[in-house]
Amino acid sequence: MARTTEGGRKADAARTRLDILTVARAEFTEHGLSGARVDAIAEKTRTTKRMIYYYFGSKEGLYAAVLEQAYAGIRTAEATLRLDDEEPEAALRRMIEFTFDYHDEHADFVRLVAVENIHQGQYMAKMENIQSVNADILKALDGILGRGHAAGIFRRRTEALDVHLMISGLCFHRVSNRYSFGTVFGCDLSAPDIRSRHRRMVVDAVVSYLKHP
Amino acid sequence: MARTTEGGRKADAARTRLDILTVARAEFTEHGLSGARVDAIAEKTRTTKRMIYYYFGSKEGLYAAVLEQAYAGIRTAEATLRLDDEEPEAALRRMIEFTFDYHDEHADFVRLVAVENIHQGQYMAKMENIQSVNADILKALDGILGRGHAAGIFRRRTEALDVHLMISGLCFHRVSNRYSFGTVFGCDLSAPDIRSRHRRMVVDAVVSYLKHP
DNA sequence: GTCTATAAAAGGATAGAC
DNA sequence: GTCTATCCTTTTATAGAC
Repeated sequence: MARTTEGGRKADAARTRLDILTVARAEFTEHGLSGARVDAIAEKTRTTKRMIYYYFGSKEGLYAAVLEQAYAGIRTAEATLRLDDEEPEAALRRMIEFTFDYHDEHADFVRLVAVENIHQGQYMAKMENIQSVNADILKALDGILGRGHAAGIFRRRTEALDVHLMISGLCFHRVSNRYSFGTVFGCDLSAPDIRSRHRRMVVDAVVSYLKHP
Repeated sequence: MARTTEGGRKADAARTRLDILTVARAEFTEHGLSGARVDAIAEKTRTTKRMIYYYFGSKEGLYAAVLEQAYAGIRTAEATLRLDDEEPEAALRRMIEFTFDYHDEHADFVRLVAVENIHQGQYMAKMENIQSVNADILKALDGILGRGHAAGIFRRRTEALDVHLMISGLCFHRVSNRYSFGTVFGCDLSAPDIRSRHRRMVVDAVVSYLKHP
């Protein structure tokens, strides 16, 4: 049988690993690092707890792998954006819309990053290549801002880092703080009409800031 | 001795309660709800673990009390703002600066709210008066926006809720995501020069948005 | 590579004296 | 109201067979 071949075993191993990662991601997303239970994760996989330790060494090792996978996901998505040959304002708007949509559609990524910040970012600090994760999007943003400023469209001179923080803050917060905001103000930020209203607002806010010093 | 009087005992009880709350707040802030240890909290107080259960019933009860205290803190601070008789733009700027400063100076509050959102806001959902916490600041903001729009200064028509989300997002995120942002971009968002640059940016961004539709 | 059973320790909660 | 000592469940992690 295929299972007894070298390739078959490797394929199974990869599938098992991915199965564990997927289940673990949901668990860490929902309960945080300390709140997540290895037993609960094991029960929801096709395999057993022993395998989690076999592949990832520890609960923390598993968490680190989940976090790395999540960052790889957004990096891959960002790589599909091609903004170089577009007009500066249109390119910027499209980038902001992309960031908004990605956070909106990947609440689990947002929650994982929130969890990691509760733990002082100590696990991502050990990740290799982490610096390069958002380096591309920052470079792209810097290009857009430079072209826009040269063309006289963006009259305000800014650091790409600052604008990125601004975009990120506006897109991240409405997802990460969905519950507290919803409770305090009695509204659902994920409702379609509010969502699209805020999408427009975020884009317009950044553009207004750059155009009108 | 004073300790044996009714008043003395009550004063001690209040002090003990507050001591526990203060220590617990630091612990929950640093490790989250699940990550915090009741033993660790007890060790850092003047009193013992037994007293924590005596006063707060459970770890979750203690956490809820800490959360409530934190929200009471920001409500109290916001109440000191008197913005009614100022010009709309000046009033708005002062409100944003206040929000920025409060988040900047109370990172523990920010982290607690982040923790609470990891837990789907289930503890604040049970808090009474939570709806009224930010009702005042929203009402004040609504007044400023209305006056500004009437005076033709804020040409964009907006919901106070949306503007509040915007301000909150910009002020909250740079504190809550300090670690991940710092690691990915190799910078310290709490450094004084970056801090004051961002303070100006946040204020200008909101004002630009409202003035230039 | 995968399973069952279990060790080892941590951590939430309480009993009962004073 | 406060202290010491302790229970008992939960949870991380591993041993050892196949």
